[in-house]
Amino acid sequence: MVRPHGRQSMGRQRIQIRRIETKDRRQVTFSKRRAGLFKKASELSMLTGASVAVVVFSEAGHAFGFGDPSVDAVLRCYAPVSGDAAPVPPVSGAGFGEGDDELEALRRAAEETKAQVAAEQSRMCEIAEKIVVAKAGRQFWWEADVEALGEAELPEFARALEKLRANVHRHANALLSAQPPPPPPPQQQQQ
Amino acid sequence: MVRPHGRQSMGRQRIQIRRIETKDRRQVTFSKRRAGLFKKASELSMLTGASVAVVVFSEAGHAFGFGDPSVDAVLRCYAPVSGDAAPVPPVSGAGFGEGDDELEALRRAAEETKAQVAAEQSRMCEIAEKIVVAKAGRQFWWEADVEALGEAELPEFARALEKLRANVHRHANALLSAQPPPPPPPQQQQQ
DNA sequence: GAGTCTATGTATAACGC
DNA sequence: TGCGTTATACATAGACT
Repeated sequence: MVRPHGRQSMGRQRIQIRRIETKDRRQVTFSKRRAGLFKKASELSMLTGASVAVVVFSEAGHAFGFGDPSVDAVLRCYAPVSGDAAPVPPVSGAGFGEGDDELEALRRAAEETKAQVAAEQSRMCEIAEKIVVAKAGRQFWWEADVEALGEAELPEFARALEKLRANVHRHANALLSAQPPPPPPPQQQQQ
Repeated sequence: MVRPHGRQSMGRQRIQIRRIETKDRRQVTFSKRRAGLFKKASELSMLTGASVAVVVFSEAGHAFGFGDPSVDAVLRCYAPVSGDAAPVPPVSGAGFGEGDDELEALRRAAEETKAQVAAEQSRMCEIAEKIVVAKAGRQFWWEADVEALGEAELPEFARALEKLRANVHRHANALLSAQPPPPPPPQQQQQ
Protein backbone atom coordinates (compact mmCIF):
# COMPACT_ATOMS: atom_id res chain seq x y z
CA MET A 1 0.00 0.00 0.00
CA VAL A 2 1.60 3.16 -1.12
CA ARG A 3 0.50 6.52 0.06
CA PRO A 4 -0.08 8.73 -2.97
CA HIS A 5 0.91 11.86 -1.13
CA GLY A 6 4.66 12.30 -0.70
CA ARG A 7 6.71 10.13 1.62
CA GLN A 8 5.31 7.05 3.25
CA SER A 9 6.99 7.88 6.50
CA MET A 10 8.93 10.63 8.13
CA GLY A 11 11.54 8.09 9.01
CA ARG A 12 13.47 8.20 12.21
CA GLN A 13 13.60 11.68 13.67
CA ARG A 14 16.31 13.08 15.85
CA ILE A 15 15.39 13.36 19.51
CA GLN A 16 17.01 14.95 22.51
CA ILE A 17 18.25 12.57 25.16
CA ARG A 18 16.14 13.86 27.96
CA ARG A 19 12.93 12.74 29.58
CA ILE A 20 10.15 12.19 27.06
CA GLU A 21 7.22 14.17 28.35
CA THR A 22 4.45 12.48 26.42
CA LYS A 23 3.44 9.48 28.46
CA ASP A 24 2.50 7.36 25.48
CA ARG A 25 5.71 7.98 23.63
CA ARG A 26 7.70 7.39 26.77
CA GLN A 27 6.10 3.99 27.19
CA VAL A 28 6.65 3.01 23.57
CA THR A 29 10.24 4.14 23.67
CA PHE A 30 10.79 2.24 26.90
CA SER A 31 9.61 -1.02 25.36
CA LYS A 32 11.57 -0.64 22.17
CA ARG A 33 14.80 0.48 23.77
CA ARG A 34 14.60 -2.10 26.54
CA ALA A 35 14.42 -4.79 23.88
CA GLY A 36 17.28 -3.17 22.03
CA LEU A 37 19.37 -2.97 25.17
CA PHE A 38 18.85 -6.64 25.93
CA LYS A 39 19.75 -7.56 22.39
CA LYS A 40 22.96 -5.54 22.62
CA ALA A 41 23.78 -7.20 25.91
CA SER A 42 23.19 -10.60 24.36
CA GLU A 43 25.40 -9.83 21.41
CA LEU A 44 28.17 -8.55 23.65
CA SER A 45 28.16 -11.78 25.57
CA MET A 46 27.98 -13.97 22.48
CA LEU A 47 30.71 -12.13 20.63
CA THR A 48 33.19 -11.73 23.45
CA GLY A 49 32.23 -14.43 25.93
CA ALA A 50 31.67 -11.87 28.65
CA SER A 51 29.16 -12.34 31.44
CA VAL A 52 26.47 -9.72 31.37
CA ALA A 53 23.59 -8.82 33.64
CA VAL A 54 21.06 -6.11 32.96
CA VAL A 55 18.26 -5.11 35.30
CA VAL A 56 15.68 -2.49 34.40
CA PHE A 57 12.88 -1.02 36.46
CA SER A 58 10.22 0.83 34.56
CA GLU A 59 8.68 3.92 36.08
CA ALA A 60 5.68 1.81 36.91
CA GLY A 61 7.97 -0.34 39.02
CA HIS A 62 7.94 -3.38 36.80
CA ALA A 63 11.23 -5.26 36.71
CA PHE A 64 12.90 -6.69 33.63
CA GLY A 65 16.13 -8.58 33.50
CA PHE A 66 18.56 -10.14 31.10
CA GLY A 67 21.61 -12.17 31.96
CA ASP A 68 24.11 -14.53 30.49
CA PRO A 69 24.31 -17.13 31.83
CA SER A 70 21.68 -15.56 34.10
CA VAL A 71 21.11 -12.37 35.98
CA ASP A 72 21.53 -14.01 39.34
CA ALA A 73 24.70 -15.83 38.41
CA VAL A 74 26.36 -12.62 37.36
CA LEU A 75 25.03 -10.62 40.28
CA ARG A 76 26.33 -13.14 42.78
CA CYS A 77 29.79 -12.10 41.67
CA TYR A 78 28.85 -8.54 42.30
CA ALA A 79 27.32 -9.47 45.64
CA PRO A 80 29.93 -8.14 48.09
CA VAL A 81 27.72 -5.09 48.28
CA SER A 82 25.89 -4.67 51.55
CA GLY A 83 26.35 -1.24 53.05
CA ASP A 84 24.58 1.83 51.89
CA ALA A 85 26.24 5.17 52.45
CA ALA A 86 24.37 7.95 50.75
CA PRO A 87 20.62 8.21 50.31
CA VAL A 88 20.72 8.90 46.62
CA PRO A 89 17.37 10.24 45.54
CA PRO A 90 16.34 8.52 42.32
CA VAL A 91 17.34 11.33 40.03
CA SER A 92 13.81 12.30 39.43
CA GLY A 93 13.72 14.27 36.26
CA ALA A 94 15.00 17.77 36.33
CA GLY A 95 12.31 20.33 35.91
CA PHE A 96 12.90 20.80 32.23
CA GLY A 97 9.57 19.71 30.94
CA GLU A 98 8.46 22.83 29.19
CA GLY A 99 7.42 22.25 25.62
CA ASP A 100 9.66 24.96 24.26
CA ASP A 101 9.90 25.74 20.63
CA GLU A 102 13.39 25.38 19.37
CA LEU A 103 13.52 28.90 18.06
CA GLU A 104 12.27 30.32 21.28
CA ALA A 105 14.67 28.16 23.21
CA LEU A 106 17.46 29.46 21.04
CA ARG A 107 16.53 32.98 21.90
CA ARG A 108 16.30 32.29 25.61
CA ALA A 109 19.23 29.93 25.81
CA ALA A 110 21.60 32.62 26.97
CA GLU A 111 19.66 33.79 29.97
CA GLU A 112 18.47 30.33 30.79
CA THR A 113 21.97 29.00 30.90
CA LYS A 114 23.18 31.82 33.05
CA ALA A 115 20.34 31.34 35.48
CA GLN A 116 20.93 27.64 35.74
CA VAL A 117 24.63 28.01 36.17
CA ALA A 118 24.02 30.58 38.87
CA ALA A 119 21.56 28.37 40.68
CA GLU A 120 23.88 25.44 40.31
CA GLN A 121 26.73 27.47 41.68
CA SER A 122 25.08 28.17 44.98
CA ARG A 123 24.18 24.53 45.41
CA MET A 124 27.70 23.53 44.53
CA CYS A 125 29.30 25.85 47.04
CA GLU A 126 28.77 23.19 49.64
CA ILE A 127 31.25 20.84 48.11
CA ALA A 128 33.22 23.53 46.37
CA GLU A 129 35.96 23.61 48.94
CA LYS A 130 36.48 19.92 48.85
CA ILE A 131 36.88 19.94 45.11
CA VAL A 132 39.24 22.88 45.33
CA VAL A 133 41.29 20.91 47.79
CA ALA A 134 41.20 17.89 45.56
CA LYS A 135 42.70 19.84 42.74
CA ALA A 136 45.22 21.66 44.87
CA GLY A 137 48.51 21.99 43.09
CA ARG A 138 47.04 21.11 39.78
CA GLN A 139 46.53 23.51 36.97
CA PHE A 140 43.11 22.70 35.62
CA TRP A 141 39.91 21.55 37.18
CA TRP A 142 39.73 18.35 35.22
CA GLU A 143 42.98 17.35 36.76
CA ALA A 144 41.20 17.07 40.06
CA ASP A 145 42.01 13.78 41.67
CA VAL A 146 38.70 12.05 41.44
CA GLU A 147 39.79 9.50 43.96
CA ALA A 148 40.45 12.17 46.55
CA LEU A 149 36.77 12.88 46.60
CA GLY A 150 34.85 10.73 49.01
CA GLU A 151 31.86 8.66 48.16
CA ALA A 152 29.67 11.47 49.36
CA GLU A 153 31.13 14.05 47.04
CA LEU A 154 31.38 11.94 43.93
CA PRO A 155 27.68 11.74 43.19
CA GLU A 156 27.38 15.50 43.57
CA PHE A 157 30.35 16.00 41.31
CA ALA A 158 28.90 13.66 38.76
CA ARG A 159 25.53 15.37 38.82
CA ALA A 160 27.17 18.74 38.42
CA LEU A 161 29.09 17.51 35.42
CA GLU A 162 25.97 16.10 33.88
CA LYS A 163 24.09 19.35 34.29
CA LEU A 164 26.87 21.40 32.81
CA ARG A 165 27.08 18.93 29.99
CA ALA A 166 23.39 19.32 29.35
CA ASN A 167 23.79 23.07 29.21
CA VAL A 168 26.64 22.78 26.78
CA HIS A 169 24.75 20.32 24.67
CA ARG A 170 21.70 22.50 24.47
CA HIS A 171 23.81 25.44 23.56
CA ALA A 172 25.61 23.53 20.87
CA ASN A 173 22.30 22.53 19.36
CA ALA A 174 21.13 26.11 19.48
CA LEU A 175 24.19 27.26 17.62
CA LEU A 176 23.74 24.56 15.04
CA SER A 177 20.18 25.69 14.54
CA ALA A 178 21.58 28.58 12.53
CA GLN A 179 20.28 26.72 9.52
CA PRO A 180 16.51 26.69 9.18
CA PRO A 181 15.38 23.19 8.26
CA PRO A 182 13.18 22.47 11.26
CA PRO A 183 9.54 21.81 10.43
CA PRO A 184 7.68 24.05 12.88
CA PRO A 185 5.73 21.96 15.34
CA PRO A 186 2.10 22.78 14.65
CA GLN A 187 1.13 22.38 18.27
CA GLN A 188 2.50 21.55 21.65
CA GLN A 189 2.49 18.13 23.08
CA GLN A 190 0.27 17.05 25.88
CA GLN A 191 0.29 14.23 28.26
CA MET B 1 40.76 15.51 2.35
CA VAL B 2 40.29 12.52 0.13
CA ARG B 3 42.70 9.73 -0.43
CA PRO B 4 43.37 9.33 -4.14
CA HIS B 5 43.35 5.56 -3.91
CA GLY B 6 39.72 4.55 -4.12
CA ARG B 7 37.92 3.82 -0.88
CA GLN B 8 39.41 4.92 2.41
CA SER B 9 37.73 2.17 4.30
CA MET B 10 35.77 -0.98 3.78
CA GLY B 11 33.15 0.43 6.05
CA ARG B 12 31.30 -1.65 8.58
CA GLN B 13 31.11 -5.29 7.59
CA ARG B 14 28.42 -7.69 8.62
CA ILE B 15 29.50 -10.17 11.23
CA GLN B 16 28.02 -13.33 12.66
CA ILE B 17 26.84 -13.11 16.23
CA ARG B 18 29.10 -15.83 17.54
CA ARG B 19 32.30 -15.88 19.50
CA ILE B 20 35.04 -13.88 17.81
CA GLU B 21 37.99 -16.22 17.55
CA THR B 22 40.76 -13.71 17.08
CA LYS B 23 41.71 -12.66 20.59
CA ASP B 24 42.80 -9.24 19.52
CA ARG B 25 39.64 -8.48 17.65
CA ARG B 26 37.54 -9.89 20.47
CA GLN B 27 39.12 -7.44 22.90
CA VAL B 28 38.51 -4.47 20.63
CA THR B 29 34.92 -5.45 20.06
CA PHE B 30 34.41 -5.92 23.79
CA SER B 31 35.58 -2.40 24.54
CA LYS B 32 33.58 -0.78 21.80
CA ARG B 33 30.35 -2.65 22.44
CA ARG B 34 30.61 -2.31 26.19
CA ALA B 35 30.78 1.45 25.75
CA GLY B 36 27.84 1.28 23.38
CA LEU B 37 25.83 -0.83 25.81
CA PHE B 38 26.41 1.61 28.65
CA LYS B 39 25.43 4.50 26.44
CA LYS B 40 22.21 2.75 25.48
CA ALA B 41 21.49 2.04 29.12
CA SER B 42 22.08 5.67 29.97
CA GLU B 43 19.78 6.85 27.21
CA LEU B 44 17.04 4.45 28.27
CA SER B 45 17.18 5.82 31.76
CA MET B 46 17.27 9.44 30.69
CA LEU B 47 14.48 9.11 28.14
CA THR B 48 12.05 7.06 30.18
CA GLY B 49 13.10 7.69 33.77
CA ALA B 50 13.69 3.99 34.32
CA SER B 51 16.26 2.65 36.75
CA VAL B 52 18.92 0.64 35.00
CA ALA B 53 21.83 -1.46 36.18
CA VAL B 54 24.33 -3.18 33.94
CA VAL B 55 27.17 -5.38 35.12
CA VAL B 56 29.72 -6.86 32.76
CA PHE B 57 32.58 -9.23 33.45
CA SER B 58 35.12 -9.52 30.69
CA GLU B 59 36.78 -12.81 29.95
CA ALA B 60 39.89 -11.45 31.57
CA GLY B 61 37.92 -11.00 34.76
CA HIS B 62 37.61 -7.25 34.68
CA ALA B 63 34.38 -5.95 36.10
CA PHE B 64 32.48 -3.04 34.62
CA GLY B 65 29.28 -1.55 35.79
CA PHE B 66 26.83 1.14 34.90
CA GLY B 67 23.83 2.20 36.90
CA ASP B 68 21.33 4.99 37.25
CA PRO B 69 21.12 6.15 39.93
CA SER B 70 23.79 3.53 40.66
CA VAL B 71 24.33 -0.14 40.10
CA ASP B 72 23.90 -0.94 43.74
CA ALA B 73 20.81 1.16 44.21
CA VAL B 74 19.09 -0.73 41.44
CA LEU B 75 20.36 -4.11 42.52
CA ARG B 76 19.15 -3.56 46.07
CA CYS B 77 15.67 -3.37 44.61
CA TYR B 78 16.24 -6.47 42.56
CA ALA B 79 17.78 -8.62 45.28
CA PRO B 80 14.67 -9.24 47.37
CA VAL B 81 12.88 -10.37 44.27
CA SER B 82 15.51 -12.85 43.19
CA GLY B 83 15.82 -14.69 46.45
CA ASP B 84 17.83 -12.51 48.75
CA ALA B 85 16.12 -14.43 51.51
CA ALA B 86 19.17 -16.60 51.83
CA PRO B 87 22.37 -14.72 52.50
CA VAL B 88 24.68 -15.24 49.62
CA PRO B 89 26.82 -18.26 50.38
CA PRO B 90 30.55 -17.68 50.80
CA VAL B 91 31.10 -19.00 47.36
CA SER B 92 31.38 -16.23 44.88
CA GLY B 93 31.05 -17.26 41.34
CA ALA B 94 31.75 -20.90 40.90
CA GLY B 95 29.81 -22.20 38.03
CA PHE B 96 29.87 -19.62 35.34
CA GLY B 97 33.19 -18.01 35.80
CA GLU B 98 36.03 -16.79 33.79
CA GLY B 99 38.68 -18.76 35.57
CA ASP B 100 39.99 -15.81 37.49
CA ASP B 101 39.52 -14.02 40.78
CA GLU B 102 36.57 -11.76 40.44
CA LEU B 103 37.31 -9.91 43.65
CA GLU B 104 40.75 -9.04 42.47
CA ALA B 105 39.25 -7.88 39.24
CA LEU B 106 36.98 -5.54 41.11
CA ARG B 107 39.93 -4.03 42.86
CA ARG B 108 41.77 -3.54 39.61
CA ALA B 109 38.82 -1.75 38.11
CA ALA B 110 39.35 1.18 40.44
CA GLU B 111 42.97 1.60 39.42
CA GLU B 112 41.98 1.27 35.84
CA THR B 113 39.78 4.29 36.28
CA LYS B 114 42.71 6.24 37.61
CA ALA B 115 44.61 5.46 34.46
CA GLN B 116 41.69 6.52 32.33
CA VAL B 117 41.46 9.84 34.08
CA ALA B 118 45.16 10.34 33.60
CA ALA B 119 44.91 9.63 29.91
CA GLU B 120 42.01 12.01 29.74
CA GLN B 121 44.08 14.83 31.11
CA SER B 122 46.58 14.86 28.30
CA ARG B 123 43.89 15.01 25.66
CA MET B 124 42.14 17.77 27.49
CA CYS B 125 45.16 20.01 27.37
CA GLU B 126 44.40 20.86 23.79
CA ILE B 127 41.33 22.88 24.56
CA ALA B 128 42.53 23.76 28.01
CA GLU B 129 43.62 27.26 27.23
CA LYS B 130 40.40 28.24 25.57
CA ILE B 131 38.38 27.05 28.50
CA VAL B 132 40.69 28.79 30.90
CA VAL B 133 40.08 31.98 29.00
CA ALA B 134 36.36 31.38 29.09
CA LYS B 135 36.39 31.16 32.83
CA ALA B 136 38.77 34.06 33.30
CA GLY B 137 37.85 36.09 36.33
CA ARG B 138 35.55 33.51 37.73
CA GLN B 139 36.25 31.45 40.76
CA PHE B 140 35.15 27.96 39.87
CA TRP B 141 35.19 26.00 36.71
CA TRP B 142 31.46 25.55 36.59
CA GLU B 143 31.17 29.29 36.32
CA ALA B 144 32.76 29.10 32.92
CA ASP B 145 30.76 31.10 30.46
CA VAL B 146 29.61 28.49 28.06
CA GLU B 147 28.66 31.13 25.57
CA ALA B 148 32.19 32.41 25.37
CA LEU B 149 33.18 29.15 23.76
CA GLY B 150 32.78 29.20 20.01
CA GLU B 151 30.86 26.69 17.97
CA ALA B 152 34.10 24.90 17.31
CA GLU B 153 35.01 24.39 20.94
CA LEU B 154 31.59 23.46 22.23
CA PRO B 155 31.37 19.97 20.76
CA GLU B 156 34.80 19.12 22.07
CA PHE B 157 33.98 20.53 25.45
CA ALA B 158 30.75 18.56 25.54
CA ARG B 159 32.46 15.34 24.59
CA ALA B 160 35.16 15.89 27.14
CA LEU B 161 32.60 16.49 29.83
CA GLU B 162 30.69 13.41 28.91
CA LYS B 163 33.78 11.26 29.11
CA LEU B 164 34.86 12.70 32.41
CA ARG B 165 31.35 12.21 33.74
CA ALA B 166 31.48 8.60 32.65
CA ASN B 167 34.77 8.13 34.43
CA VAL B 168 33.43 9.67 37.59
CA HIS B 169 30.32 7.58 37.39
CA ARG B 170 32.27 4.39 36.90
CA HIS B 171 34.60 5.29 39.69
CA ALA B 172 31.70 5.98 42.01
CA ASN B 173 30.34 2.54 41.29
CA ALA B 174 33.76 1.02 41.80
CA LEU B 175 34.10 2.73 45.15
CA LEU B 176 30.77 1.42 46.30
CA SER B 177 31.64 -2.12 45.39
CA ALA B 178 35.11 -1.93 46.85
CA GLN B 179 33.89 -0.25 50.00
CA PRO B 180 32.71 -3.17 52.13
CA PRO B 181 35.57 -4.80 54.02
CA PRO B 182 37.15 -7.37 51.76
CA PRO B 183 35.69 -10.77 52.53
CA PRO B 184 38.10 -13.67 52.42
CA PRO B 185 38.51 -14.85 48.85
CA PRO B 186 38.35 -18.61 49.19
CA GLN B 187 36.19 -18.97 46.17
CA GLN B 188 37.02 -21.72 43.82
CA GLN B 189 37.06 -21.11 40.19
CA GLN B 190 35.62 -23.36 37.66
CA GLN B 191 35.79 -23.57 33.97
C1' DG C 1 44.72 -0.50 24.56
C1' DA C 2 42.42 3.69 23.16
C1' DG C 3 41.07 7.25 19.77
C1' DT C 4 40.16 8.46 14.66
C1' DC C 5 38.01 7.91 10.17
C1' DT C 6 34.93 5.96 6.69
C1' DA C 7 31.42 3.12 4.80
C1' DT C 8 27.77 0.50 6.08
C1' DG C 9 24.87 -2.45 9.06
C1' DT C 10 21.37 -1.67 12.62
C1' DA C 11 18.28 0.37 15.81
C1' DT C 12 14.43 3.11 16.11
C1' DA C 13 10.96 7.54 15.77
C1' DA C 14 6.79 8.38 13.64
C1' DC C 15 2.85 6.14 11.68
C1' DG C 16 -0.57 2.52 10.69
C1' DC C 17 -3.41 -1.40 11.99
C1' DT D 1 -0.28 -2.64 24.07
C1' DG D 2 1.88 -4.86 20.43
C1' DC D 3 3.67 -5.75 15.68
C1' DG D 4 4.73 -4.06 10.80
C1' DT D 5 6.58 -0.34 7.60
C1' DT D 6 9.67 3.29 6.14
C1' DA D 7 13.16 6.61 6.27
C1' DT D 8 16.90 7.99 8.97
C1' DA D 9 19.87 8.62 13.00
C1' DC D 10 23.23 6.17 15.17
C1' DA D 11 26.54 2.36 16.21
C1' DT D 12 30.41 0.05 14.83
C1' DA D 13 33.82 -3.27 11.74
C1' DG D 14 37.97 -2.67 9.65
C1' DA D 15 42.22 -0.27 9.06
C1' DC D 16 45.41 3.10 11.11
C1' DT D 17 47.76 6.14 14.54
